[in-house]
Amino acid sequence: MPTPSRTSLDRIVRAGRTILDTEGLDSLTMQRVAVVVGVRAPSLYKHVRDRAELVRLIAGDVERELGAAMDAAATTGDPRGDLHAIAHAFRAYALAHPGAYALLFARLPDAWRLDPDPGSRTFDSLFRTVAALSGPEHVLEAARTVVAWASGFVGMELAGAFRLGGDIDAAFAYGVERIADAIGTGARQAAGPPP
Amino acid sequence: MPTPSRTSLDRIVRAGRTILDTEGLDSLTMQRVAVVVGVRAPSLYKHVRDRAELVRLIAGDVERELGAAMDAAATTGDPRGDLHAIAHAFRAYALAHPGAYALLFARLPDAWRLDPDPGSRTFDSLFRTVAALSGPEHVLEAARTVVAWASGFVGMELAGAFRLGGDIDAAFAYGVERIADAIGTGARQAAGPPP
DNA sequence: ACCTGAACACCGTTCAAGT
DNA sequence: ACCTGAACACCGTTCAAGT
Repeated sequence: MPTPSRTSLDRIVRAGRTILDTEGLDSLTMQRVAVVVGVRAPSLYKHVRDRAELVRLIAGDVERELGAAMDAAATTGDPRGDLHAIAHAFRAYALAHPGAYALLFARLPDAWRLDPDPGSRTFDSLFRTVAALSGPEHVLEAARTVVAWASGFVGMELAGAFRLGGDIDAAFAYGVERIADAIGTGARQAAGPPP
Repeated sequence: MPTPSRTSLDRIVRAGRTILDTEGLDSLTMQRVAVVVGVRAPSLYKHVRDRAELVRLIAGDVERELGAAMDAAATTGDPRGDLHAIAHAFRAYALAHPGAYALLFARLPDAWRLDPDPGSRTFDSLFRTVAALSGPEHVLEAARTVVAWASGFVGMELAGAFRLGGDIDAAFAYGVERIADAIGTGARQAAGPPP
């Protein structure tokens, strides 16, 4: 007689996510997940191909969460205000869920990487906001400049790389303003005729 | 009779660095290092406290190398040209030595982190160049904006996070120009009286 | 159909024993 | 003083055997 499942993919992914958030990626082992869901490690392989697939499933959830947090922030009605709000939401998410955040922006083994999803809407509100500031021509470059700066800032903050002290919150606020100026300026220069 | 050392700290660090560059951090194990230097893994503990210390020693070398590469690039005589050259040298180093680069800018276990070194001159030429563009008042914030952007850009590139295609070299060049505008603009605004 | 213990090939690290 | 094999506590993963 077939035995009913004692666990499920959903419970496994949620258990993994909890361990990731509380103890970090190194502690997210098959054995720890197995203990949480109440089976032995080998049983997990009936639900998930291997550890890399589990990490990818969790990363997908994280990507949707981060996207929703940024969407929810972009409500000031003013592009510059929205950019500030989105950047702030991005940083707040990363600081609140550093382990989860690392799944999206840290360099991980190729097998752990999220499959490129052309339908991903993660950065939609950011793209719209950037387009309003930069004009349509250089949206992609401008958006990449914003995301590169924000992810670099947060990455250094999480890595403890700001070793010269100073006010980190103020440095972030300074950065948003300068970046907002920059992508606006860049668009105006690019749109005009060459001198 | 005391046995003379069959290996040395220097050879161990160099072996570790070679493995890191060719196969990545995950392959930098005590056992692999031991094979390269020609002893058994337990013998390494006579020269190095643990794996974390070995990683920190390698990270120190890497930091000096990266600093030297940026110093060597800052020779155009023009601050804006120097900024471009330093940013390019930073990216080139990271792409050529992704494993080594990750030791400085990836989120790693605390024990692997380089001790803060107040005497570190790694970013000296960048600071001088940024100061020439931003004025003295906001050098720290401006330099952090540059490093955050550059490390974020390179981190996303190495992580395969630029999933929308496009010309990555062009996006980097676009970014340097916008950032150079940004920190100059910011300094002028900050220096003037409030409106 | 699912779960299990046992096994295999790895880790980092400690330690008593050899030279 | 240095190096060694053996041991311990972990990994991920496979697989035959149980229900």
